[in-house]
Amino acid sequence: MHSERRKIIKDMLHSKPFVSLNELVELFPDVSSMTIRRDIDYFEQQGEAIKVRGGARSMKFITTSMEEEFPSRMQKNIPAKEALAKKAIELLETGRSIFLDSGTTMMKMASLLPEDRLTITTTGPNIAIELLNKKQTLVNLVGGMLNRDNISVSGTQALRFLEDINIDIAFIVPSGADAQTGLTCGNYSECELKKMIVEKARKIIVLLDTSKLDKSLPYTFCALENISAIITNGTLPRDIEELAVKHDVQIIRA
Amino acid sequence: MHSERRKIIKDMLHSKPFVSLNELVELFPDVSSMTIRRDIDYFEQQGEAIKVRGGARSMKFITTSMEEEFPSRMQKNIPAKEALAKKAIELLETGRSIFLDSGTTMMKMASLLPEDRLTITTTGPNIAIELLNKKQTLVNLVGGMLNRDNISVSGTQALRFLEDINIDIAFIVPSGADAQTGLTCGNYSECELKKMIVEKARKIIVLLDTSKLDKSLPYTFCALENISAIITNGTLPRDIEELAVKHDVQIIRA
DNA sequence: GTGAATTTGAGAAAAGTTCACATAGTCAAT
DNA sequence: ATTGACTATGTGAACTTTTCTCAAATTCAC
Repeated sequence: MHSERRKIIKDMLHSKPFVSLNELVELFPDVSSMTIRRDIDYFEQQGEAIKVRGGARSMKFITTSMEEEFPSRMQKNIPAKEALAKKAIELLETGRSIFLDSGTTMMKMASLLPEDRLTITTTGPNIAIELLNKKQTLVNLVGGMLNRDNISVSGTQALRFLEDINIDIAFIVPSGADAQTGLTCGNYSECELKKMIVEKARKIIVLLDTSKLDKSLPYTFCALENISAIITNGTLPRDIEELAVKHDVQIIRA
Repeated sequence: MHSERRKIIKDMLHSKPFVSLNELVELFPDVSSMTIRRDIDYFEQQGEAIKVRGGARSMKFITTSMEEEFPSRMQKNIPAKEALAKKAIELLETGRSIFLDSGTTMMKMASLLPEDRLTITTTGPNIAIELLNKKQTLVNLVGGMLNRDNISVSGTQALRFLEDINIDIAFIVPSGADAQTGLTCGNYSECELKKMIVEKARKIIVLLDTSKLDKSLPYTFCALENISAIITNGTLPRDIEELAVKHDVQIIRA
């Protein structure tokens, strides 16, 4: 029967982005390469893989790596974002109610999230979908008008939606951070929404990759002194650092 | 220079799921196949394509077709669903407020939607994301608890969200349809949500592929007589058909 | 058991891919 | 105009993978 062999191949396809034909032939010495080929054909049919020269690429990895690459102009700093995301994950506690902002950094965080009992509220539909993989988390998607640029909902409906939700820890990614203007973003309704989150959450964790530093955009949603912690790669500008120390804002280096 | 050639190839990759090497070689008679290969390599680097035997598969299509295929057990009847979706699209009118249910049929419909000025409200985050490609449509995503099985939001928050929204035409896909029990689905909160949609929408269009016929699931959200039209492939069972005729429910064959 | 259907194997032919090196064109500075 | 660095492209042989077809083996239902 092929069922066991295919199950193993399927697991491999779920665990790595590429499975080579040779590797499979060695792994299953008692069937011919032709059979393995047919298995690969089968998985291609199933939409689990794509046949490429020398083996198969796992659909799972194709799609999740895509999520990063489509907004292709702005995919700078991916390793940095990943580092921030990892640090952020360390701050999670089982059973808590978490808010995840939208954006690529949060997308990364969502994909790296361990299986854990969490309630996660997010404004990013792509993030919500990513979170469906984590079987133990409860996913709460904020409703509202969807913004093309940042794949994020906002607007009055979104605000009303958030009114009834309690948040223990909110992870927020501003578009700019500056000692004078505080945390800023470029869009009015997004700003209102973030303001509300800041108000409601017990702890605010801000993820700041260096590209955001000393930038200031039209709308301020929060002063630096009101947050609980900053996660950053690189070093913060002197003035931000001083402000943080003065107001007991924890600084975490990724 | 290669820039023009690559631009053309890129457009092709955006317009169809597979571009063959031969096709490209014919299209560009003044460069060698090796050059085309290198172009393909380039697009693979860029994450726009995946090199496969004989050409390249377009990343765009891989990812959007994935959305259908992941709930892989239930991907039956895809051509049928596509036919239904096309018929449904014919019923749209510019400027209207539309509701799209979640599910694979609706996903298909979303991807086939023409560029048009519409306001679309949906319970499917994947559908909302797909709709981001249609630059002219306003996308409204219903918030709420996200259900893993059908990638759909529901729950009390979702109901409240829908309270303030006006809908001209709602496209709904039940899990079962039967003359006695009406339109049914398998999940309580999903049922409540669909009930609300049925109440609020001026016109209800139900998409019924044959796999749903004469099936009845635990929760009824609507009687057959309350809908405006049924789009179906194949033929409806006698009793459903009679009921439809009696209550002026239009029957559209895809 | 028997027959039908499915799964598998083997090997050669066909097709596609890679590689290394040669050639040609581009651009900027001299 | 010349040079040199650089990129883009072409060539053809060596190589690898894939496909194909048909026969053998296995499984399944009755």
